[in-house]
Amino acid sequence: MDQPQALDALAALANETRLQIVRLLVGRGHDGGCLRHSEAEDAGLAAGAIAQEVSISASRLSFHLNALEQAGLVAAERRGRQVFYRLEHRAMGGLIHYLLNDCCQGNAEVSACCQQGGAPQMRRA
Amino acid sequence: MDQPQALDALAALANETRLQIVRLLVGRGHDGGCLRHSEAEDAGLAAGAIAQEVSISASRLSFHLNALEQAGLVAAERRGRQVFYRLEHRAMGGLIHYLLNDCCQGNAEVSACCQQGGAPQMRRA
DNA sequence: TCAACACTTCATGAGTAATTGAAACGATGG
DNA sequence: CCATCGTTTCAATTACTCATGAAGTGTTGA
Repeated sequence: MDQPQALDALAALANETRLQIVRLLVGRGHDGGCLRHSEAEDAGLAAGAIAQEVSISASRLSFHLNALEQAGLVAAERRGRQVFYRLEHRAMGGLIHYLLNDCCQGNAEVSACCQQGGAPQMRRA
Repeated sequence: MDQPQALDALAALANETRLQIVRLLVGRGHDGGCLRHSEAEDAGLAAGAIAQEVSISASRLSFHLNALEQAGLVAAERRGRQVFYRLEHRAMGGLIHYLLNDCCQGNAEVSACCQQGGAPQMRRA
């Protein structure tokens, strides 16, 4: 992952609705991995189902899904009259890898906090 | 780290200039760790020095540093007539931890890509 | 082919972020 | 105490993002 892609992904994730969508899609669909169990469970989630879960209008959802897709974080696939969205797990992992190894240059302190849950006494904004 | 904090941090990082500042500050100052070598090297970077490195005006830099500070990603300390900024390594680590474990619920696929560098054949935006 | 369905795109308006230059603030040295 | 340097704050402009509802696109079944 390069910097422009990472910036897109960060901007896409810096939004409550889109973060909620990512949460919904994690574990609800793989992109060709060997962990596939059943077609239905691995297909991702239809746009309508997502809209219901996050309680937003169809057009608003489409806007946010488009932002996530532009950033490469989700992929869309049409099945009949529905469009299924699934998380691009590799892109998420790639972003985290980028933050950790490119931006933070593999800094040991960051890695340690990343594994242990971050700052114990972090102040609120 | 909770969601509002993570959203602030993501928004702060979703900017080329601020990402560049983070890069500059990584490894240039610890916040009380045991890895301290010398005062001068661990003090962080003065605002003027950062402005020179990233080639932006003083006021613009102040704006961006403020955004990073609000997000808890950097900390400021005045020394004489200069203000030194250093990265909050724990906040960076905490953000990455949040992405990995809260958003992605510790998903194995994401973790694997995160350690190995992400998508091998990721398409460009 | 026509109506219904699922979703996307478009047009519009409101809110928020980024940039710029000027002015203000705080610390230092003469 | 005054001039100066380093940095921050302010005001104004521009650009972008978000939200809303209406219109449009593609798919299915009668």
